[in-house]
Amino acid sequence: MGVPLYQRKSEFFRTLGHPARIRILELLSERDHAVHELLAVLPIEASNLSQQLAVLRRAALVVSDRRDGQVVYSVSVPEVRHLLTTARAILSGLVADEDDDDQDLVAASN
Amino acid sequence: MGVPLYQRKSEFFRTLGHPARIRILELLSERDHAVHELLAVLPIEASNLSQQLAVLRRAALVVSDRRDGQVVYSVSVPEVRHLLTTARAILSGLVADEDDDDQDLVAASN
DNA sequence: AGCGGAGTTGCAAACATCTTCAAGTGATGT
DNA sequence: ACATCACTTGAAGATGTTTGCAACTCCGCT
Repeated sequence: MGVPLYQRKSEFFRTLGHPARIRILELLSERDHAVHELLAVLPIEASNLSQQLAVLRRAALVVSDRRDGQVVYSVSVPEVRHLLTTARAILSGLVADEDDDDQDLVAASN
Repeated sequence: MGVPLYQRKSEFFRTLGHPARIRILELLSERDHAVHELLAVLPIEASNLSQQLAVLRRAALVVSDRRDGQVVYSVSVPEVRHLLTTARAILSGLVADEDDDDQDLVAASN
């Protein structure tokens, strides 16, 4: 047994703890995106975006795939979507639990 | 509309992004605990514990209640438990989704 | 009034994360 | 070969978080 689970959990939540990374995950859980597509939507610099994508990659939440001269990212852990909707439910105060999960996540998130 | 939702989400996840806070939430989701009980279990200083509890209080994830000469904390957002079990599922790789939720969280978490 | 247990707060040093700039890689078009 | 688009990497300053110490409050007890 290496790193205790509660510590791995805290690291995991920390990787979700950044506005750009949240938006990236929201966009990617809608559909795969090339980096320049994300860049067109997010108000950050290219190098910053790359850094944030690297954080998500290291945490194995997304994978990148070079196809056709561009780098396409996709979520590799679909359950993240669930985490994001639960977070929204909690923040919306009323916490009506359980899965109205299939609605348009991005539209509902801004 | 004040702070955008994706930013509130990231702040929310950041408050979960600390090993002591994770353990506190796990312990409290088992049952209410007085501060000195938490202190007996966690390997941190009293002042540090107080700071972490303050972080959780500010995020409204826990509430404190002075009863009988001691301060007792309890979780105010039961759905946090769900988040913690989902995180464990994701980290355990196999991501067998959906709720084996009612088992002993603390025993399963160390 | 004075003491000890239970918690909290303020603060500064140590530590981590974020952002930007500059430089670099790789593939594609001319 | 050169330019350009699409991205990534490294490094450094700015900013934020964590930790421990000391000082403090708020009881209840004697």
